[in-house]
Amino acid sequence: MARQRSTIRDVARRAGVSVTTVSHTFSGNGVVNPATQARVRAAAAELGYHPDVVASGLRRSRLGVVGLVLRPAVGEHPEHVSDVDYFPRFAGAAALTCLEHGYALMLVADPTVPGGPVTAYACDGIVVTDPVADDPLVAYLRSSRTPYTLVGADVNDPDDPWVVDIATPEITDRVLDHLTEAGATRVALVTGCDPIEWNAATEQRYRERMRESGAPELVVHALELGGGEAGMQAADDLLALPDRPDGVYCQTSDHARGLVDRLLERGLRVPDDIRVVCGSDADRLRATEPSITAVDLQPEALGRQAAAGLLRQLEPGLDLTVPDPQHGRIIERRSTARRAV
Amino acid sequence: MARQRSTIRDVARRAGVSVTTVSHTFSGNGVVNPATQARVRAAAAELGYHPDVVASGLRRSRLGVVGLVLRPAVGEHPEHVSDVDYFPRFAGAAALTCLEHGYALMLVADPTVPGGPVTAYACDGIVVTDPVADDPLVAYLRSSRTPYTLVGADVNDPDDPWVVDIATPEITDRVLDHLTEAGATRVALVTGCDPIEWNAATEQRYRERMRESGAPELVVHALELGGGEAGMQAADDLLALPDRPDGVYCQTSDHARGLVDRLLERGLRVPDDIRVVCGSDADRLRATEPSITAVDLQPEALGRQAAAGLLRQLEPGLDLTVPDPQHGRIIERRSTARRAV
DNA sequence: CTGAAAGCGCTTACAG
DNA sequence: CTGAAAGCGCTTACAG
Repeated sequence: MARQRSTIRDVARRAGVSVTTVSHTFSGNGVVNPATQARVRAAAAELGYHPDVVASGLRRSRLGVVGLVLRPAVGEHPEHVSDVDYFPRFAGAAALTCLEHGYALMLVADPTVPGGPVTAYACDGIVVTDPVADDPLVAYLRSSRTPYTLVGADVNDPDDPWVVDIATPEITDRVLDHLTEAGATRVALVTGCDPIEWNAATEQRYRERMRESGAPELVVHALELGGGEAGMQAADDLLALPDRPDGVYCQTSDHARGLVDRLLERGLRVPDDIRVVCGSDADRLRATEPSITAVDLQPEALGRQAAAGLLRQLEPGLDLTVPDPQHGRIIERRSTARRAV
Repeated sequence: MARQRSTIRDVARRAGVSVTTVSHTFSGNGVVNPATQARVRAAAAELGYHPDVVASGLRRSRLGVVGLVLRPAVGEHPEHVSDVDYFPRFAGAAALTCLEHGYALMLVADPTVPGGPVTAYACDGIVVTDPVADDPLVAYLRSSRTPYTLVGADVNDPDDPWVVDIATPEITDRVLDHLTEAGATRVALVTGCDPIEWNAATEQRYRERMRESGAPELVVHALELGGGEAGMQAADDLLALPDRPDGVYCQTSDHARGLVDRLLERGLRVPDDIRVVCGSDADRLRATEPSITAVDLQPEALGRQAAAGLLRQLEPGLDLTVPDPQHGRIIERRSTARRAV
C-alpha cells in the first residue's frame, strides 16, 4: 500500500543531502550532524515520508515480524478452527507480547504445504504450535537457521532447546485424579490422530496410569477434523466395549461435545452413569446441558511464553519477563459433579 | 530469515533458462512451455528454492498481508491489554479469516505514533479497532487510498462506508433494561475517556434514556489506563452523589472489577444494594465474588466481519460469508441476580 | 560528517 | 514461448 508515496530520494532532494544521509537519519546508523538531521526530518515531514519497511526488510534481511504457524490441522483447514477456543487466544496473547517489544506478529499459513503461500519465510522468526512428529517445518527452520519456538515438542525430538513445555503428563494425572474423585472407576481416553505431543504424551501417560492401577486401557482415536461427528462415533465405540467405562477423558472440545450428546441420546446419564472431562476448554462446553468439565490450557500464558522465547533469540538484550503458566487448571462443571448426596 | 537461500538466478542457471521464465513459472504470469516449467520446478526443488515474498512485495507493492491496529490505548500501551479479553479474541478470529483466503494477518503498532514502528504501512490493507475521533490513521489510510475497515465508527464521521457496526445504542438499551428488571431504579453510567464510538454512543444513548424516563443522568468518566484504581475512584464518586444509584452500567472490565471491589469495601452489597453490569466480558468478571454480569461483545464475530470487509476490497471476486454477530448478548451473573424470593 | 554507487531478489514491459 | 535489462526503495561499505 501507499507505495505511490515519496521515497528517500525525494527527501534527499528536498533537504539538499544524499540518500545516505537520509537513511542514516532515520535508521540511527552512521553519524549525521544534528543540524542536517533537522533539515532531513523537516523535509520528510513536509513530504509525509516514512521509510518503507519492505524495501528495508529486503535489504537488511530483517522485517521486524514474528510469524505464527498454527498446526497441524489449522494450517491446512483453517475453517475448522472454532472461534472461541485455544488458537485465537494463544495468537492474540503472543501478538501483544510482540507488539510490546516493537515487533509485529503475523499469523501465517504453514509454508511447507506445497502450493500454499510462503509468507512465513519472510518472518524473522517463527512460533509453531503444535509441531507434528518429524515436522518438515521444524526441519526447515533448523537448516535455514531461522529462530523458532515450539509449543509442545516434536515427539521424535523431545530435547529441542526451544520448546515451550505444555506439561502433558501432569495435566493427564490431574484429569485422571479428578475423574476418580468424581466417582469414575473405569476411565477411557478419547484422543486425536494428529501426531503431536499433546496427543501422544496424553495417551502414554494414560496407559501408564491404567497399568499401574491394573485398570483396562480403553483408548479411542478420533480424527480432529471429524468434529462432533467423530465424537459421536467415539461414544458408540465406547458403549460397544464389553466393560463400559464410567469416566471419559476426551481431549478436544469438538469431540467432547459430540460424545456427550451421543451418550445422552443413547440413554446414559452424564455425570451419573459416565463422567466426562474435556482436555481443552471452549465456549461450547459451557453453554449447553450438561456443561462439561474442562482443562484450562492457559493459551494466553503459553502464547506469551512462546513469543518471549523467540524475541529473546531475536534480540538477546531484551528484558522479557512473562508469567509462568499454571498448567492445566481444571474447571469443574456438571459433567463431573458428584451425585447429590 | 533464510536470505542465505538460493534465488531466482540460481534456479534459472540450474534449469538453463532466464530469470523471467522462472518468475513466470512461479507467479503464473506470462506463458511458459509446460516442459520448461517442469525443468524449472525440478531445479527449484533441488535447490530448495521458494520465492522471496519481501522482494516480490517490494516490486509489486503487494505483500499478501492484512494489518490490524488495536486502538486507542493498545497501540501506545500494549502492556495494559489484559489477556483473556476482547482484543486477543478479536485478533485471533480476524487472523483465521485472513488465513482462510491466503492472506496473513499482522498485528501492528499504530504507525501514526511518532517514532514508533511503521510496519503497518507495509500492509495491503488495515483493520482498525476502534478508531478515535478524527483519527489520524484513518485520515492517512484515506489519503493514501489504502483499503481499510473500522470497527466502530469515527464519531465525527459516522457515515464512513467501511465501518463494521457495533450496535452500541441497542446494547445500551439492553443493559439498561436488564438493570431495571434486576430491580435498579437509579442507574449510573461509568464510561471511559477514549474518544471512541463505544464510549460516546453509550453515553449518548444512556442520557437519552434517562431523560425519557425523567431519571437523573449520573455519569462518571474513568481513564481506560487507570484500570482497577480508576474503577475504585468511580465507586467513590458514585457513593458521593446525593442520590446514590442502585444500579451501575460500567463499560470496561477493569473498571467494573475495581468498582465492585470498592463498593463491597465500603459496606454495600452487590447486587442487593447496587446492581452492576459490565459492558465487555472478561475472565476476571467470572472468577471472583460476586461474579459480574457482562455483555458478550462477540469479538470473534466482529473480527471475522472486519477481516471479511477488508478482503472483499482487496479481492473483489472473493466469496466471503461470515456470520452476523448477535450483538451484545448479556451474560447474567451474580451482580444482577434478583433477591432470592 | 557526507555522498556516489552497488545490490538485496524479484517483476515486467519490451524485443525477439 | 524466452531473455536482457531496468527498477521497486532501501542499506552499506567505501572514498572523500
